[in-house]
Amino acid sequence: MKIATYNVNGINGRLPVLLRWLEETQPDVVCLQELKAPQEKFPEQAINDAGYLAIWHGQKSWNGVAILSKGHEMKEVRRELPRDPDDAHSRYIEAIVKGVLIGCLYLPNGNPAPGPKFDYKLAWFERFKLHAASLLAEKIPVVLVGDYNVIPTERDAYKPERWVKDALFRPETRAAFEELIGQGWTDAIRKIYPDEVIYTFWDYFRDAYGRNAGLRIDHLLLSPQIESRLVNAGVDKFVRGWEKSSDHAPTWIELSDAE
DNA sequence: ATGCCGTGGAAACCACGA
Repeated sequence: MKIATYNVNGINGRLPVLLRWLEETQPDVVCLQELKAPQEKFPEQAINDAGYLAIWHGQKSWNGVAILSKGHEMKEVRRELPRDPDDAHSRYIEAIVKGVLIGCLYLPNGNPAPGPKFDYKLAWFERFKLHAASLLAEKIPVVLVGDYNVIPTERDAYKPERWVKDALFRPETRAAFEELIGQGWTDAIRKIYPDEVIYTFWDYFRDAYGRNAGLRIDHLLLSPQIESRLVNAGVDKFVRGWEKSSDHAPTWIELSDAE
């Protein structure tokens, strides 16, 4: 089973690129972030015509997350994180597909930092860690995938020294990610490629993609009950070079079938 | 160190992203 995450930066503006990538790579499950579309403007028919079922939690202008499934039945579990009913951002949706619980997240950017946006990022991160811990306690196969807006280590940025005061790389952000991993999660890309420079995002300007001046901020975390099924992982970097591309590239894992 | 680009929505500019 191939599971991918893709920050599309506008589902409707990105639809031709998304459909082409689905057609060419045929992932089984896709987690999308930054739909930038209200609930009723999600292009469900085009997604269905491409062979995918979809559940989504839209929001006007910003945020928005979705899970697509190629044929496999999908059972939605929740469409927001617990513990803050006043949080109006659409940043989390969760479903079970083929016995795997899939959490699709769009963690807040947090800039400028310090400030209220950074406070919101850290508060959201704390809620996410609590939820992640409760999922681990269930001892079931879980993958938590999406745009974490976290540069985990210096290796994950083209010029890490330029990011030390940024919300994606500040000590508080990296510490929160390390604490999350410390619960028992496996960073799938780093499991397959322990030492390589791998990016999932390249800025639109200054030819960042052409210079490979990127960041690794989209992550796929595996619970212990599914970690042994990881057979491959990668980034579909070529998609970033297409016309009208998102600034992120699709990032994916391949899991063997359950025994 | 930076929003130089790109998207969406409102309004012919602005907020936001990383």
